[in-house]
Amino acid sequence: MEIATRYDPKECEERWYARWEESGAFTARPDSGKPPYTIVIPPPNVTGVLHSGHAMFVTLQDILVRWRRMQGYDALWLPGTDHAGIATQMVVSKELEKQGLSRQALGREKFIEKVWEWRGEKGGAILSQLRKLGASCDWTRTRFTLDPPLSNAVRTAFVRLYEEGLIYRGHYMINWCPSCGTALSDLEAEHEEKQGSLWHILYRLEGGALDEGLVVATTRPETLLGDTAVAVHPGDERYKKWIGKRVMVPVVNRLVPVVADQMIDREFGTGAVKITPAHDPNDFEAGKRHHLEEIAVIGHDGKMTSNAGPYAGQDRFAARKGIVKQLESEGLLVKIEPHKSSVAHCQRCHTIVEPAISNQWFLKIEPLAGPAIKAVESGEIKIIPDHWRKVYLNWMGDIHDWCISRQLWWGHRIPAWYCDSCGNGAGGEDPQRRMVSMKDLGSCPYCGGAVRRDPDVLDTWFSSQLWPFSTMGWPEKTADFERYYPTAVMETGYDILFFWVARMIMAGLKFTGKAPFKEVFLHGLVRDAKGRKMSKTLGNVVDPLDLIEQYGADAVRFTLAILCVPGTDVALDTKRMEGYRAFANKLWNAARYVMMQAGDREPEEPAKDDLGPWDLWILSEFEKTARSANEALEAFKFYEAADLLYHFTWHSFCDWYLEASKPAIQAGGNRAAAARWTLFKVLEGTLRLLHPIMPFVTEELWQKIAPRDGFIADAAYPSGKEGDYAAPGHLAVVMELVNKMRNVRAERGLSASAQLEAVVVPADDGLAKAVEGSKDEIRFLARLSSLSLASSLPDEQPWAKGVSGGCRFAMRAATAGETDAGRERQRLENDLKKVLADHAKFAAKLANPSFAERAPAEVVEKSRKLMEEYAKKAEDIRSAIQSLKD
RNA sequence: GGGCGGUUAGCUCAGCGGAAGAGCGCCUGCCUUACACGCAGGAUGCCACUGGUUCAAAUCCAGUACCGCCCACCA
Repeated sequence: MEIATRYDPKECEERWYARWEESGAFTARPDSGKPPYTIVIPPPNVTGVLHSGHAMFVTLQDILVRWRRMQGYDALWLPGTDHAGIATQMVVSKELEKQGLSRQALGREKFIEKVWEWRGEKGGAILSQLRKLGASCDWTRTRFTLDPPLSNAVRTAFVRLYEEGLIYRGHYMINWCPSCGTALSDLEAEHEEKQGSLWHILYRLEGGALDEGLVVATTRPETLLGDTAVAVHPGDERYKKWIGKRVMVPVVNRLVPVVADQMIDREFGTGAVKITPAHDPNDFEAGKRHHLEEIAVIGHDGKMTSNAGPYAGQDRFAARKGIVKQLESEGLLVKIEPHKSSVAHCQRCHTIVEPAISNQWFLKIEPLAGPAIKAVESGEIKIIPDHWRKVYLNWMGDIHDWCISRQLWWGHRIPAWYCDSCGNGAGGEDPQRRMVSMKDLGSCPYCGGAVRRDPDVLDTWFSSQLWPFSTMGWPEKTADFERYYPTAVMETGYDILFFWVARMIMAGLKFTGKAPFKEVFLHGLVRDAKGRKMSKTLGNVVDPLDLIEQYGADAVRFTLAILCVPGTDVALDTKRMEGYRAFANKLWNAARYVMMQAGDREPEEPAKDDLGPWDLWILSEFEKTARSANEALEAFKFYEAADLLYHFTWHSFCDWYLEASKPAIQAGGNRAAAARWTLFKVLEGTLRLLHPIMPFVTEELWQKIAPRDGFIADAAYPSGKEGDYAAPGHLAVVMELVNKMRNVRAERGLSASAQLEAVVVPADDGLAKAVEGSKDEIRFLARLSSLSLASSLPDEQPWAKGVSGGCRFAMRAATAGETDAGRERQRLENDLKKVLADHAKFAAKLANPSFAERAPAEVVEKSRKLMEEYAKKAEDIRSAIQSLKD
């Protein structure tokens, strides 16, 4: 059969994916009789386009799922998308603006219609992009967070939490994004350290002299318009006499009390702090303690309110400038100090977040956090790598209530109503009179009056936290829920540990009574080749689709897998990807060679006695590799599994075995038959071992090398546990001998085609047998025209001498040829030096009496052996040098 | 302020108590009939620093110095 010398990924990827999907190879089968293995996908945003983060999780999860499927599990990898409240609303709003439409002008209903339209058109894009990577998802079970059953789950969860008093509505200070026009959770407000200023401002004493007053320090002078007190520490001697007096807030000239409060840090600034209960979380609390008025001077649009006097209507930052200027001109600005402080920004639009007081819905976290902490502490849920466990516990131990309401239109609308006639409603005057309901309310159940539904929607993550079971049909006890929940593994990036993973654990325990997964594996973030974060401004963003186009999906996957070291971010280097594209090609060509030898079907199994030392060696190496690969995957060491398989395939199988098989095949007869079978057997097994990482090329080759009914995707994953083959003794020595002979050749600049004669002197009978048994292979691998065994090295020149573990040898060019005795001696002497140094190291170790006494016997034994080996080697080299002199 | 990491070959990183490793890059030869996306060979390291524990430390402990990340209501 003729096949190309190069592997062409494009040619086969789409073809195989379509066949897998059509045949239902990825569909979970509850009736299969196999044990279930479940992973739910971290649902990408419907607005999303594939980025390297997706490529990472798809690769890792697909490796796990394919591996388990091959191991005989009924594997379910459940895909889906997230409605992604703010993100989607922003994207669609922008699209509409391009068409000259505005969200406001459309109105809520029309706008939501548009979003659904938009998601109908583009929402599937991301899922087909996952297919390009080879994702073996069960597409028959695809879910969307706004599907009716999932929305029902959200509503059920909300109503239950509300009825238990864990969800409450209240008037508190929250993070407000003036640009998105909504409240945010603490996690969605990202803090950034920025160089700013600390303004020292004089607040004059009531009835005092012009320069008499308190100097306060602030980073936000524009908020002084809303000041309702100045606070000092009760123990601060400097200010004791001021407590209870009144000072004048500049610009608005309001008299406010000086209060004493423990929260004040005497060391910071001047030790006197202006209190703005409406615009600072600390001041908000202080305001409650001291019963201060809350005067909002910055509105939800980021502009100054009517309370801001002359600054009303100005942007908050323009107002800051204006106020500083005014203070300066009035002589109230004492000094400006440079000051670093962290400023919160909106995760979505990066606008500076404004602390604001507003009516919002909150989820009481503490009662949920307790069990979630316990689940991880007890090991019921294992977090890998381990250091994230500490991070998780640290965060959970100090978690605050979660603001779950958003002033958006796209999302799950909060199921709460208000009655204008009797004033009842959720969290209203009479807390007993609840108006949060599973069924939509048409009128007030208490007075029959007209009701309004709460306009807010829920934070996207509220539905995300239910994902592992809402996707299975919860709260209904569906067959899928019973069988596939809890899931096996939650695999995702560490950046959403708090956003998602922690909340899923809390919700899972709360609603299902079970941890939603047994293991959490957190992978690193994909960065550029230099380890920098990918960003549009840096221009270092790589598009996985481009990479697939350029290198093939298998190379992309292999690269991500081998770079995935737990606990480390991934520096994605396309240079490496080139290397793994070459690897796919290597595999391709190895298969080509095997097919050239074995035809296109499985050769007949030879009698065990016919297997030669090289056959046995590669077969045992294969089993060893299979065992290690399984162990590595078990421990989520993707890099180790990939690395192992790479080395086995390239170096053990291709570099050594494939070459060594050539003389055997040439010899014909039983030897050739054994080699042909071994070639086929090991290649076939290697394809299965590699399949989870490189699904496409392995399927293509697996189908090519022999007629097949099923897919490799359904074939058994080699466990290597059979232990049928043991590596023959002394083959390592033979390999070293070949290596040393090649050294001699390279040093002399002899071309590969220059045939050399060689004489080998093995140290003992065992070695002699081994060399004798691999004579053809040694001759071929070292390119010798003849090889003979002798009991001593030839004396006469121009033989080049060499030493390998256990064997001395001599070589010379069959056709005339000279040896450079000087160079050769140099080489031998260098070798000797190294060997002596190694010998000395172990000799010293063994000479230490406490070593023999305290070290475990096997370590001592090994050291002794090594020392003896070095001693012998040194002796061999010396004699070679000697013979050179003669 | 609290927490978590990192410092090993020119670069990106494995190894985490018993002979210093990989990939890429570099140097020397090779179109050897599977593959030049290839073959063979080679060079390269006070394993950040300082102490300690141990028969034995890149590996464990403590401290120091840089680098990075996360959390947090220091005005």
